[in-house]
Amino acid sequence: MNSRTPSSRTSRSGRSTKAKTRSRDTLSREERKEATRRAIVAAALRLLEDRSFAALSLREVTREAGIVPAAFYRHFESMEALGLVLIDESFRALRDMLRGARAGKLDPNRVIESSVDILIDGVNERREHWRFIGRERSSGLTVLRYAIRTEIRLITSELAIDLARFPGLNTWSSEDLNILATLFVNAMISIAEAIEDAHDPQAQEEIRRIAIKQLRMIVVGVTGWRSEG
Amino acid sequence: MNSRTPSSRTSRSGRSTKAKTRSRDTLSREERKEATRRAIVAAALRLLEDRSFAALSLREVTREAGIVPAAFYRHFESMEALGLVLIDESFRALRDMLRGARAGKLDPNRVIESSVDILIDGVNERREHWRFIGRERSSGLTVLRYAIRTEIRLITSELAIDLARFPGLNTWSSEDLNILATLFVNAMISIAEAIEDAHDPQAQEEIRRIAIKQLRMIVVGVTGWRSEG
DNA sequence: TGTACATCAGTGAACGCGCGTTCACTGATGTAC
DNA sequence: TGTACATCAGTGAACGCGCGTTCACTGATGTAC
Repeated sequence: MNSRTPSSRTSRSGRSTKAKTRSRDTLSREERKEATRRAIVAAALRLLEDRSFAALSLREVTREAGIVPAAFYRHFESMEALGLVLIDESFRALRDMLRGARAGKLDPNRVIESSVDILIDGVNERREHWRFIGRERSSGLTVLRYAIRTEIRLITSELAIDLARFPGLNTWSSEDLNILATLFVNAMISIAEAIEDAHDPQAQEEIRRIAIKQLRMIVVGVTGWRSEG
Repeated sequence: MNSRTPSSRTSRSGRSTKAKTRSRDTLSREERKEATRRAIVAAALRLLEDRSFAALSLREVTREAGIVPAAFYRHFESMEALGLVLIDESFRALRDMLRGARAGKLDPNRVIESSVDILIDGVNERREHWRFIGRERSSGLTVLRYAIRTEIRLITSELAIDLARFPGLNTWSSEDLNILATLFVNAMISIAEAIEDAHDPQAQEEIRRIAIKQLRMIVVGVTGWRSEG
């Protein structure tokens, strides 16, 4: 069932030498521990595909990770601690994506299209992380909820700073920039949620089209906006 | 602990007559059953203030409602059935609020301000329902999630119809109207979420102010928008 | 290089607990005559 | 009005189950000499 089972107690090296110097396929104790830790995190993320974190039991996670329940405590103090690690890891992925987008120097004429494409690719690449964040953002354990909101607020204010550099926006107050950034981030979140549910390319294309219109409406505004019927 | 405990087996009527005709403080069997049902729903809603539905156990609900676990099955087939009833009831409250807003014939110059006020009052009046919807919208049981999304989609398309009556929007395609309506509904949801967390009047006033700006930005759009710094 | 001891990731058994569901029951309410 | 029987909301005990957490343990890895 699970091919990712971490090292058991049986030694991997069947070499004839007594292996004083570590042979190439044998890991140090530290490396093995880290591998198990990653196995736990990956197992949890896999199970979170169809459960919320609150509905996840310690025993399920260890079962999926291929270790005994008690071994969990060698790596995390509690499930809550694991949850915080998951949030941290998920937002690292998200920040990487945004940093890449910033570095990319988008074509100014196609900022919206390019941003939506980057978002869609990013979500597809890290479905598990996005699903987890989307779910725990409003429900679940209070600690996780607050951690996620803090991260989102951070991303929002970073976006506000970026927006300030756009011509026409450089005179705006920081509060107004933050409100505009919030609108974008909210749109981003709802787009990401929509993508998670859409598996076939056609549905994704539809979401892309609507997302672009949505953002364009925010940018261009009702005044300048003309529906193309 | 719980003053809302429904009828126990002890009769309420201590009257001297043998009570052939029902005395005024005695309820029919049917009425008693309905009262217990409402007690279960109310108990669940109370517990959902700090838990997600998935984290709610049947035994907790019956304990809070003041009945024995087995009695639950006289009213609901399963917890999932209870969840669907909660969604139905919550959205009834929401639709009532929106219907009231429509009937109110808002001052055209203050549509946004009035709408935000109605929303804030509505959320404050039915905190429990809003919290429940907000939480279960993205997390929790698949059945509940889909039920909520369907209801939200319904509300969105109703709003799109309303928007079509506004001058300047009557030429828009229905897809475009729906996208604009989605923007408003998303804003509404995030405003409602913010209000739930804000208890003191000052924080609420701050949310009100920002919400109005947010909606105004969508309406007026970036082109016509001038930050008042 | 070889030996003796320390470390510690992972084991497996055990515990008490709250859970969902079943069941035969009780006794007040309802109904037929 | 009075009586005899039917209905059924709520009871209380019982069940098997998966849970989180503890504990002494094992044996491979690491280290000191």
